[in-house]
Amino acid sequence: MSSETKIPDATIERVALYLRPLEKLMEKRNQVVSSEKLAEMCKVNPAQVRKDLSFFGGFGVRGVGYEVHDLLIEIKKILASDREWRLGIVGLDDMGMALLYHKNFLKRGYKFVAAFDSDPQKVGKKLPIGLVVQPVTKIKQLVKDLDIEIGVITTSPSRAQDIADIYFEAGILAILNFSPIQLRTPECCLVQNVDFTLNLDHLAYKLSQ
Amino acid sequence: MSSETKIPDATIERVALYLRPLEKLMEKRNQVVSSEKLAEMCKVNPAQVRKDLSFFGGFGVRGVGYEVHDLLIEIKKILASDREWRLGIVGLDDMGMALLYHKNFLKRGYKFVAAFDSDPQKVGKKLPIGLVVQPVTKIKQLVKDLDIEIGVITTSPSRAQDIADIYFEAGILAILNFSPIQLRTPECCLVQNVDFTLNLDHLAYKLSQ
DNA sequence: GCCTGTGAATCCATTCACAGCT
DNA sequence: AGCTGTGAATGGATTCACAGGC
Repeated sequence: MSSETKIPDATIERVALYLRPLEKLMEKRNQVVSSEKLAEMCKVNPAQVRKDLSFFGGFGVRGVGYEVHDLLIEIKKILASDREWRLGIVGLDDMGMALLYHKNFLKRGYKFVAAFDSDPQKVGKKLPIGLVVQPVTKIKQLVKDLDIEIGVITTSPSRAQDIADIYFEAGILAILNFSPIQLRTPECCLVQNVDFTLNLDHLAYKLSQ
Repeated sequence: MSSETKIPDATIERVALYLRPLEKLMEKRNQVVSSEKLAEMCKVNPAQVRKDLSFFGGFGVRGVGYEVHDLLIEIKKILASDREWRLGIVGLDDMGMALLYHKNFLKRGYKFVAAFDSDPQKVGKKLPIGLVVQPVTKIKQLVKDLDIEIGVITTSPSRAQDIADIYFEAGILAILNFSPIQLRTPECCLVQNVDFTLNLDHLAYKLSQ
């Protein structure tokens, strides 16, 4: 099978998950991996792995498995993570800073090219990663000048919606939102929410069972 | 309907989501909310809200809606988030620190009662929130002494599995894992993974479509 | 013999539509 | 009249099971 058969969201999510174990296998100089091995590494069902991968065309070999290197390249191509993505971030409290300094982002091709804060105390400060804190009033201009494609929001909840609006006006079509509110954005503007307390709620619920 | 009809995971996840808008409605002194209103605030389907809530027994009133206050209390009881949960954290780099200082946790009843790091430079340091950094060698003891119920992991990926093992040995049955690896734990030990780069991967994929 | 690729079967989740209560 | 609670219908996602190629 191949191309334009609408890919399920769940598949996309898992395929991204497969990347990390594949990289590990590369490091270990494993040439080939079976759906069973990969499934075990990701805690999913082997048939699931095969079905997921078959959405993008059969790059396995029957009786053998999948070429680790090729599969890695293919998946990166599929996810468009074979290139650099440019991020902006608004809200430079502890969480914002931690994200800026987090090496994993860069390792996976996500590069912060601008950092904004509304606090005049912070604006103008030099950050160790080579950025200068910008005022929020410059978002619109810098999104354009610096080709920012994804906007991260780490402000307080009360400011988050405003920032989302500004991002959208500036042309941003994808937002990673760390504030615990539901942003209202036009359909075309994608939002991914991150809220650790929801994860904790889930753990607490299960523990209490 | 009521009690021991196994509740779907998806429902638990959404019910936790309902909490935040409900609190907002409380602040705004709204006494009553309809499934439609709540659904709109959470970007879900109204029938979904009703079905979710009906799993726990009918606390709505036909023709009227749900009592905001009662619903809030009920949901908190269901999720066991009507009490304090005690957390430990291992790995005090930027991300670990940001979590420690994050006010949302405490606001929702999640309290860090111990912070560990393997770096001797960090051990012994006083943190503004009133904790002293402990060596990882003390995890086992302090989990018991301090009644820690949930273990957070913010170490480098290479250390994460070891910490998970230590947590489990110490009696921890729920782990919030920020390192981008799949932890191997016994069935009885729950793990929730948080990996922002997966969220970014998803956004990147959709943007590139 | 072994492991992929995939229809068929199953399982789960979401949505519809309306009966039932206030 | 209005909004909940819920069976029935639909739609997805997961898993099974095996045919097909190496």
